[in-house]
This record gives sequence, C-alpha cells and structure tokens, in this order.
Amino acid sequence: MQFIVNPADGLPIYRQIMRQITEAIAAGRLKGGDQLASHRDLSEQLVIAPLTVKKAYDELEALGYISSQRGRGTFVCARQPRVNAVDRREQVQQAARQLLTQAYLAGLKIPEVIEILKKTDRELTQEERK
Amino acid sequence: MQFIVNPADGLPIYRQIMRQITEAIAAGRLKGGDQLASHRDLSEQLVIAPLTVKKAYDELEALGYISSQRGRGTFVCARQPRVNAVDRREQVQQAARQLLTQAYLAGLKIPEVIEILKKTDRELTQEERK
Amino acid sequence: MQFIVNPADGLPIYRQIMRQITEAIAAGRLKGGDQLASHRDLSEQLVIAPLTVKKAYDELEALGYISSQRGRGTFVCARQPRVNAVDRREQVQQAARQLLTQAYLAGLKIPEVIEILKKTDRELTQEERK
Amino acid sequence: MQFIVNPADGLPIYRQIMRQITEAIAAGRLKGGDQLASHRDLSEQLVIAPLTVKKAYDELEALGYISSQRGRGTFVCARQPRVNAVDRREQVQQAARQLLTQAYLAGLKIPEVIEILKKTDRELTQEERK
DNA sequence: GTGGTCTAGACCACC
DNA sequence: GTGGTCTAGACCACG
Repeated sequence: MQFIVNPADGLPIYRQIMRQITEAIAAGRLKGGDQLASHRDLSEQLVIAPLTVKKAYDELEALGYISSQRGRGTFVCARQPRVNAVDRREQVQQAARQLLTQAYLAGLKIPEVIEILKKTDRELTQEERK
Repeated sequence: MQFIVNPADGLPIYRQIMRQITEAIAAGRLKGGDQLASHRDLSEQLVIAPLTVKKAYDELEALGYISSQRGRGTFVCARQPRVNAVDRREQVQQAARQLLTQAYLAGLKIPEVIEILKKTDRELTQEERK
Repeated sequence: MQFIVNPADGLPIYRQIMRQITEAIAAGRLKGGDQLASHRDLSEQLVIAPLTVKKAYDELEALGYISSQRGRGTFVCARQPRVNAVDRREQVQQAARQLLTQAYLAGLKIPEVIEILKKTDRELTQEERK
Repeated sequence: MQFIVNPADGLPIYRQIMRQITEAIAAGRLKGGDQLASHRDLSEQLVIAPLTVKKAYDELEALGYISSQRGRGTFVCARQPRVNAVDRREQVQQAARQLLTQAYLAGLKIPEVIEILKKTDRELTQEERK
C-alpha cells in the first residue's frame, strides 16, 4: 500500500498515516488479516522517524483497527471495532456538517455536492489494490 | 448566537469557536454587518479565558471573515474572503473523503449517505437565527 | 500523589505508572476532576524520560480514565469509561484466577486468601490522600 | 490437557503456555510424574512454531516445575520448586491488589469479590482432568 | 526479521 | 507554564 505524508500539512504526520489506513479499511482496500509494512520499513519509505509510524500504529491498535504481534508483524483486524452506534452516527453527522460548510463556502449547491460525493466514492473504492 | 465548546475535544478551543462562526456564515445564519458578542462577554458565557476568544476573533479577522472596530464592536464582513478556488475544491474533496470513510465504517451505503446529507442541509439552513 | 517505579521490575515503567493511577482511581484516592502532575514534573520526580510518563498518560487517555487539555494539564475523568459489562466481568474472573494460582503455589487455603484480600482492601482504601 | 493461546493477547505466547501449565500444577490438575505432550505435538495442535513451545518448556524446566528426559519425554516434577517465601507473599499481594482494582472498577464490593473468588476456586479445582 | 521500550534532546501550539 | 509532536539513536524480547 502506498502512503503519502506531508510534514507541512498542519495535521500531524502520525494522524495522516492513521487517516490513510482507516480510509483504506473503510473503502475495502485493506481487509482483515492483511499485513501492514513494519513500522521501520514504512518509516524508511516515508523518510520519517520510526517512532512516528509506530505512534500511528499504536493508536490504531488502541482503537481496535489493527493488531500488532511481537516478532510477527502488524495486521488488520478481522472484526472492526464495535463502536457505540450512537457515537458512529454522531461522527457521520459531524462529517456531513463539515462537508456542507466547505461546500457552502465554495458556493456549491446540494446537487453538485452529491456529484462530488459520488465521484469521490468511485475514486476511493476503485484505487488499485496492492 | 449560541456557542458550545468542549475543552476535551482535541480541537483547540479557539478553533472550535472559529469553526462555529464560519459555519454560521456559510449557512447564512450570520450575515454581513451582524454584530458578534464582545470577546469578554463571550468568554464569560463559555467560562474560558478571554484571550482564547480574542485569538479566535483575531484569526477570523486576519482571514477576512470579520472586522473589529475600536470602540464599536466586532462585525461580520459584508464581502466574504476570496479563497483560491483550487484550495476550496481541495477542502471540499477532503471533507467528502472523510464523510465517506465515516459512513463506510458505520456500514452505510451511498444512498443513505445522500439522505443524511440532505437532512443535515435542511437542519443547517433552517436553524433559527438569534 | 506518590509514585514508585522500578526499572528492573519486568513490567515496563509506563505500565507501572498506569497501574498505580488506575489503582488509585479504583480505590477512590483519585477522583474525577483531580489534576495529575505534568508529565515533565513527574518524569523529574521519578528520574525517567518525559516521554515515558507521557506514554502512560496517553494510554490512560485512550482508555478513557484521564483527559489531557493542552495548556492546562491532565485530569482524572469524572465519568469512568463505559466498558462492556461482559469484558469487565471477564477481567475480574481472570484476576481471580491469577490470585488463586499464586495462592495455591504459596500453599495458602481459601480462608487465608480471603484474609489477605480484606487486609489489602483496607490498605488500598485507607492510604492517606494527597 | 487442553491449551488455548491467543497471539493478540499481549502476553507472549510462550508465557501463556507457561501460565496454563503452572496453573494446572497449582490447582492439582497436573501432578508429579504426569507426562506433557512433546513440544512438536503441542506446536502442531496450537498451530504455532515448535520453538515457541520449546521455549515455554525450557523456562519451566529452568524454574524446576518440569523435567525433560532425553528420548522419553517431558514430565511434571514430583517436588515443586521452593521459591523464596517473601517473593511468594509479594506475588500473592500483588495479585490481590490487581483483583481488587478490577473489582472496584466493575463496581463490586468486597463480599461479591469473595463470592467470585470462591466460585472460581471451585471451577479451577473441579475441572476435569485429561 | 518483527514489535516493545526507553532516552535526551528539540520545537511548536495553546492557555 | 501546559500538552503535542518529532527526531535519531539505543537495547531488549519474541518467533
């Protein structure tokens, strides 16, 4: 799997990595049981400190998305974390609000936003898999 | 206008305030010329340090959303700032990606996401104005 | 609150700290809203690296026991984490099994174990509070 | 005797095996002279590397719980190791502290904890022997 | 090889 | 002052 990080992005590097992994899981490009690159390898690829990648992995593990096994590697969990359904819904709502705010500021109307959403969906789910 | 801040939210408090003001402007609940509460009043209302509100106002002023007028108060600008169209588009895209990620993880399909989006739009634009 | 760490204990230092904090919360010596020492101060007290204390705090935060607030400090959460009741029960069971195993190996009988338990309970809850 | 290992448990696999064997000895389900499965058989049964089982057996042998006899197999020792009484007591104390912490966090009071302890004791000592 | 822990610094953002 | 992030090493434990 390919990662891209941008140290000047505002969002901390470890969160950029977390985001890309959760997006890949959500879109089905990463499936339960898939092995991730070791945090050392990935840190070399991205030219950042190993601990930075490790922190991303650690947080994802605490959230239940992935599982590290000493001496073996790090893997995507088969069962995605059971989050309170209400919390989930709340997060979706908030993401919807943010999208709408950005869209309003860009002068877009609802039909255009829906078009962008569909197009983005196609991109996310059709990206080639490793 | 009502504000809600949550010190444990991860997002800095001053950014929570900025977000709520820009959301309100984007949704049309705040219009050019509307007066904002003074940063002292707002800080008392939210039980936070006055400097925190001031920082939010300062940043919004630097971005061109609002304007402070010595001795009179702080007002929403009539002409909202022109942001680079490409940047705007990029932010919309990113918000769309985040919404889709949250939606996938909640097990929602595109049609359901669109429903939520429409409903949220109605909520955002119909909220009563202060 | 006083902490003691032993680098040669086998248990990682950051887990020793986590254990002492959760014990204190469980026993009521730390209550919701109480402020913890800054990770820098505590690291000086214990003569260890600040990151080590920070890791303990980070994990406790991920578990929902404490909450860090930038610029203000770190505080015990008012509402303890809602863990699945079944998981809770399972953890208690496992702790009970471990205690019994240790007790068997020490040649103790159930009545003696219960005595130790009661005595330990008194120690945990009666330790003077800071 | 049945073993269960969980690679994602945090506790290293070889320690999980060690724990189950010492628990069985402590509870009387394994007695001096009983033969253990060969490390090869056990590794096949648990679908783990033979070296992992071997390490568990090696450590138990070093501690004096079991004894490997070239060409014959591995057996539980008749006389269990004499561990420093103070260390033993210390371990019992620590296990008691952990149990109480988990119990407090689960909202249990001492009488309930004692009930669970008694029930667990019956389960541990009454498990059928292979 | 893998992950797990720890150090001793640094700089930034926030209140 | 507080917490948040990052670096560039080190050594250990595990499979």
